[in-house]
Order: sequence, then structure tokens, then C-alpha cells
Amino acid sequence: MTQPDRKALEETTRYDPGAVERPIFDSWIRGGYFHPEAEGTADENFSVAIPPPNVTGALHMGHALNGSMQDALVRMNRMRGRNTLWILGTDHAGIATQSVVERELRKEGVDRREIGREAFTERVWEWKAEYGSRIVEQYKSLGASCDYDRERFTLDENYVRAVRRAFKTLYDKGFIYRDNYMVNWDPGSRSAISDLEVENREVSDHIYSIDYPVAGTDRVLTVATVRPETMLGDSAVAVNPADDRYADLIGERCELPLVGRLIPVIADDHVDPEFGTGALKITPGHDPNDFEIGRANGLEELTVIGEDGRMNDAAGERFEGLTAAEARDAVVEALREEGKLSAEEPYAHSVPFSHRSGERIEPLVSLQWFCRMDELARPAIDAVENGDVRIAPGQWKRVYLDWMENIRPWCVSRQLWWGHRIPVWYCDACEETAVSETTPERCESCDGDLRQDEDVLDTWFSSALWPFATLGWPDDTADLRAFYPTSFLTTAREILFLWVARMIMTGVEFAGDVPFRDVYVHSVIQARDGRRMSKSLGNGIDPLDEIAEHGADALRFGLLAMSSTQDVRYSDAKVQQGRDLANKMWNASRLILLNVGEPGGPAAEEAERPEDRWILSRLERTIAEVTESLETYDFARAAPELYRFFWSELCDWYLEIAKPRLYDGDPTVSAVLLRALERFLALVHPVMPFVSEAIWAHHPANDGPLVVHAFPEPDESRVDADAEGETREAIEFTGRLRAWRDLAGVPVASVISARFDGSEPPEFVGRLARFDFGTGEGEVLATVGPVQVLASEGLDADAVASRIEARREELRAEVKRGESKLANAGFVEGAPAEVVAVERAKLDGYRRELEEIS
RNA sequence: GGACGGUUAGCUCAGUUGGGAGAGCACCUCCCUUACAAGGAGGGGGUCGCUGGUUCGAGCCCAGCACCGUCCACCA
Repeated sequence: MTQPDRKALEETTRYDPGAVERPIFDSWIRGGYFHPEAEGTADENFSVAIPPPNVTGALHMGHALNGSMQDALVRMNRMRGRNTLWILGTDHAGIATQSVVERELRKEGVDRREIGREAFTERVWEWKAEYGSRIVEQYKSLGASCDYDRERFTLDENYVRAVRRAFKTLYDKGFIYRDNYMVNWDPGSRSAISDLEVENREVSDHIYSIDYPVAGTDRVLTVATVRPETMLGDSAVAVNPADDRYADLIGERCELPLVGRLIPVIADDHVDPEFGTGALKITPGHDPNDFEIGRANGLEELTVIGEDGRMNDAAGERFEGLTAAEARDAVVEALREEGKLSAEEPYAHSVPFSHRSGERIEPLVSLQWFCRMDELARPAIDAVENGDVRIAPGQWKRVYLDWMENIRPWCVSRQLWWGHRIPVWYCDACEETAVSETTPERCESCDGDLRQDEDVLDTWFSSALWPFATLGWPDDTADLRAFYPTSFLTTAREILFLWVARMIMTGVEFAGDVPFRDVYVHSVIQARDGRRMSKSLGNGIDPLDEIAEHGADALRFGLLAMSSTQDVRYSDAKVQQGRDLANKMWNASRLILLNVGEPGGPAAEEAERPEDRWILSRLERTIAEVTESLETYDFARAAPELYRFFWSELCDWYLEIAKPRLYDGDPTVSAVLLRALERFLALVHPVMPFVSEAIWAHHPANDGPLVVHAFPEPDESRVDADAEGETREAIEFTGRLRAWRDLAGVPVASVISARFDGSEPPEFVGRLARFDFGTGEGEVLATVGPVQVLASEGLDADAVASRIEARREELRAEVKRGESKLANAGFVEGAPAEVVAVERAKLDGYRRELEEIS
């Protein structure tokens, strides 16, 4: 904790986040405030598991936004006295990390296959030790109050046990199985990937019509295809059984051009007679639809494209070794030569690409491990339907349920070296398969040598266990008992299926309860151009740059303020607003803290003046509003509300109103200001932890750091509607007088002589508007409501007259509007009585003012 | 092909159950007034995407259309 330092307070007229943030963060760490003991129950405690960033990653805006949201709620609950844990860690991120290290090796001229699996993974671990947790350090810059002593990694020793336990359990239940099946093959990473890692992109291709001669006849079947290169692996031609044009050909054979193989003409309902020629070439080895049709009809699954994305020897000498793209041109050329190409037209369609490598997916049949999801999904569907897990905003609940209802098997094996190696061992001697949590020495059946499966698991298989594996599962640990289930999850919607849904499934299955009670799906912060921020587009903005320039509090405030239910374009205007607020807080606090009297005066509660009661009342309303906003994840409402109260009500009005009394040492004002400042600092701390803690260090009531200060509860007894109304009226009237003098062209410095007709307003009205109501005599030049402005040297009579005429014009328009509205029988009879009454009162007011003003 | 969002001031976005269109930034005028010029006071600026409908009254409700975005989808 920094020591209160009056000199620093006097001299520092500008808040400098760069100088303040790190020492404050270190003091929090030293105090151990982020490291709770495993005590109490999950119901009493508050816990969050951070979405683990990739170990290769750097903090980006999505992390910064999500981190700001989590930290706001974590800090608020910690301040409320709950035993609070925010667990963080990183994900080993199979493909991403392997690629990074492979790239490094390539720079040294080394291929990973040369050094072998063991040496390679050793290199990855070295890389991880050196660069791996950079992102964890970056979370500290943001001020994230995670428990850095409990940092986890998805390849930790204990995590390996969790993954193996999960795998074995699912295997024993029959959910996990191995099968030769069509998968999304990513030639870039040379691995299978899951459906969720595939993105469809619109591509301009050509659609080709190819003539397949029907054997023993002079007829041809013309098929349409966008992938002519796969015809080398065709096993059949299919037509719709109800299609009269081809009914007589079913059961016949076609001669496959270029290849000469005879393939059957089969009937299948999947064929749409309306599309193309109504005849469909069937390549079970290289097309997901054809694969299904092939299996249904017992067709041969030929492979002509290999795992490297090139044509293999089965494609024939002429094409072997070509990439699929090259082979396409070559096959088209060959067909043209043979006169088998009857049409070629441009064709736009969507094509699957690997989300990881960006390469075009090559559907291939290969031997992979799959996890059947339907039975796991059932309780996870129930959990959301019955409210055990609440998903907000509401539309995402529907999206989640739709996906879960139609869930398909998950391909969990990856042909990589970096990751959780599949815990399956094969015995070549007796062909036994062993699935085990621990590494078996010998084959149990024949004592033969065992060989572990070469593949690793999908990264998401391990992250699916995150909320409980980080707490020690599969052991029954104190952490699990104290902090599981976690309290909530905030997440980007792109990982709703990839991660969130799977956590719910595994949580129910393994940990016996849902992993979190609330899921809040936040918006996406887009680049200024409205697209996603991305490295390749070069339109990203680095949150660390923003922190360096404006401070972490400013970035947090800005992100929360701009976060919305809809996606939003990043603009640093809101971040600057946060920076300005931090500076304003600092300077207003200087004014207060350097001028308040000695402690021991009357309590704020005893204040009697309306303006004192006004600010205390406004404060409590603000506390209620901000608290409710935070509790409902409405950060975009909470942040501006904090700004509005502090800047506009406390600084612009109350401090200006109270200054003379403050300088005079009025003890009531001191008490009011100290109370307001203390409660506000605690209220704003979850959003802007650094500046609030920095100011708190100088507050006389400081008896410990703000990070563990009580979060303010709204105090209804301080809400005072009368004082609010009275002061609001005085403030509005001050504004009218200021506007009047501005339009009348009165120089700022000159005080306007005036008389007040009736009982005088609060002292501050005249002072802040620079009107002197005490000078009785003189010619009345104008009236502003109850104020009679007296002629004096500084007043330009013409300007005043035109100002008055302008106002009268406004009033006449208002009167007209009100009269016509009230003359409308439909309105008077149809609208609620109070709406009509309000309208009448307004009309009366305008009429009165029109009479008064001259 | 389905589904879900969005369209409001020059920019980025709010707008609770339908009762006189808001904020921040930008802009204009004036002010270095002893907390803050990253400041203070005042001000200008909008056919709420388009077309119909319901209603005394529509940014808000209903129907249709247009454009932008996201997700899901095995039509070659």
C-alpha cells in the first residue's frame, strides 16, 4: 500500500496511471487478497474459471473485454466478503502451438520428423517454459484479480490424469469408439479436425458436366461435379429411383472415363432430379454425401487423394503426385481430350476450409477416435431447459439447444505430437487393446509388448474439463468442495459449442453438477472498419498499447462502456472517457482531501441542507443502479452511470455548490464529501481498481486496502425525494440564468444586478450564475421567471431584447402545441389521466412564463 | 437454404411497459475563475433504413421490402 502523502497529492495535478498501476498491483499480490483458502461451500463462495487463453497467445481485445467483465464481478463479490477464487491458466492449444514450434525449427532448417516425436515435444516444452505464460503476465497489466498462485496448464501432470480418467470412463461406457469414417482432413496440419473447426467460405468454382458412357449401349449418363478430380475414385453413378429418364438404366454399368473401370448405376433418394442432369457421381472416399450413399449401398471406398492433399498411386500414373487443385485442371484437360466434357460453367458455392491452417478441407476416410454425444447431451439440454444453467442474452439459449438437439459424433483424435496422447495401448502379439489411466507395462492377456496410440486428443477434449480439472478432479479435493460449481462464465459466442456446451456435458457427467450457474455471452469488439480484428487484416488494436497510453482503468472502463448486446466497433473515444474520468476522480479527490477538516465533526447523516441531502440521495440511487447493472451483466449501463454521477452531479454541481463552505472548514460539508468519496471509490473499484485504490490511500477513513473494503449497499434511508426535487429545481434555474446571460451577450466576468421577486433561491444559484440579487434599485430591463434583471453598464439592451423575443417565440410554440394536443378529444379521453394532467400542467407553466417574461 | 441480430446526430452507440428523440466524441461561441485546459459555461445538429397497418398518439407493436453482419446447413 502506498502511504498517504500530502505533498504528492498537492503537486500531482494529473493522474499518471503508468506510475501508479504496477506498484498497486504488486501490493495486492503481496497482501494475498487474490488467494483464497479452500473453505466453505460453493454456494457461499464465489468462483470463476477463466476461459484459458492459448499458451501461444497474446492478450487481445476479446480477452481484455472478457477479463474486464470477469474482474468487475469477481472484485464486487470479493468486496462483499465472499470467499472468492478466480482461477486462471493456459491451454496447450495443440495445433497452434505445434505450428509455432515447427516454424521455429524450420528456421533452423530442421523438420520435426528428423528429430522425432520425443525430441520435438521436448522442444515445445522448452518453448512453453520460455514464452508460454506471457499472456498471464499481460492479464496482470489489466488488473485481473486472478489467483496467480493457482495457475493451471491443460497439460499439467494432474490434468493428464483428469483427461485419461475422462477418456477411459467414456470408453468404458461405449461412448468413445474407433472407426474408419469420413473426417474433415486438414492437409495443412496433416490431421483430422472436428466439424466445429471447419468454416465454410464462398468460393467461385466451375461446375463440369462429364459424360459417362453406359456400357453395352450408345447412351451416356451425364453427371455434374465441381470436383472432377475425384472422378478417378468414383464407385457408382446414382439417380433418383422416381426419375423416369433413368429408370431403365438402374442396374446397368457405366464406363468411368480416363479410368475405364465399370461402375454400377444405382438408385438413391438423396439424388435431386431437379439439380443438374439428375445423375450424381458417387465418390465414397472423398465426399461426405457420397460416403453416406456408399455405405448405404455397400460401395467400394476408393482413395485417390492422400493425407498430403496430393493424388496417390490409385489415381493413376498420369495424375499421381499432383495436388488436388493441379489434378483438377489435368483431369479436365484429359476429359476434354477424350471428348467427355460436355459443359463447364462458373459456379459459386460454399467450401469447407480449416479454421486452423486456412487450407481447403479434404474429406477423407480414415481411422479415428470418435465420441458419441447424444447421451451426454441429454442432461446438458435438461440443465439449460430447467434453469440449472442460465444463458444470457436469451437468444443464445435457443442457439445452444438447437445445436445440442442435433449433435453429432465428435472426432476427438488428432494426428499431432503436441497434446494429450490417446491413452490406448495395442498389443501386436494378441491384438488386445488396453485403455488405461496409468501407463501399462505389458499386455495383460499375453504379456506382450504394448504400443501406445500415436494420436493426441483434440485440444477441446481437455478444455472441456477445465472448471473441475483445475480444481483437482479426479481427486476429491478441498478446492472442488469449496469452489465447484463456479458462479458464472462470460464468453465469446464463437466458443459456445466448441467449449461451453462441452463443459456442461462433462460437468454433469464427471463432476456431478453443472460447471457454472450463469453463462453470459458478450458482444464482439470489432475493428474500426467493422470487420473482426485480425492479425492478417492488420486492423487489430493491441490492448496493451491502449493500457500504456491511457491506463488499465481507462481501457476497462472503455470496453465495458462500449460493450453492448450487439457487436460494436472499437473506438478509443470511450477509453479516453475512462482516462478522463480517472483524472477527474484524482483531481476532485485532491480538492476534497486537501480541504476537509479534521475528523470528529458531525456525521454526514446529520446534514440538513437540501443540497447536502441531495448529493447523498443521488449517491444512494447511483449505488443501487450500478449494483443492479453489474449483477445483470449490464456493464454498458454501469460504466456511464458511474461517469455521470461523479462528473456531472458530484463535480459539476455539488463541489461547486459546496466550495465556499468547504474552504470555510464547514464540518458538515467535510463529512458529506468524505462519505460520498468513500462510497463512490468502493462502488467504482470493480470497474476502475487502480485509480480508486490510489485515491483511497489518501482517504482519512482508510483502514485497509480498497480491494477488500466493503462494497456499498444502497441505503434507502438516505434517499430524500424532497431534497432532490428542491435542488434539482435550483440547478435547472441556474442553468436558465446562465443560458440567458450567454445569449444576452453578458461577459463572463461581470455580475448581473438583479432583484428576485418572491423568496430568494438557494445562495448558490446567484453565485454560480453570477447574478447579484441583493442590489435593489434600478430600471427593470428584463425578467427571467421570478428574476428581474436591472439595467447596468455591462448589459446590451438590444441583445437582451432579442433574447427575450426568442424565448417568447419558443413559449408561444409550446403553448400552441399543448393547446392543440389538449383540444384533441381522442387524447383527452384515450390517454391515461396522469398523462393528460402532466400535459395540462406543462401548458399552464408555459402560459405563466409567457406572461411573466418581458 | 434456414435461424438470429442490426439499420437512431458527422462518428461510436443508448433508448425499460407506446405519451414531447439521448450520451460520449467531433463541431460552434465564450473563459487559463486558486481540483482538473485530459478543464468550465453556453449552443447548433436527427423524415429514428423504406412502404403500409394498428392507435387519440409509433424509434418502440404488426406485415412486407431493402441493405449490413453472425451462426447453422451433406444438394453434386
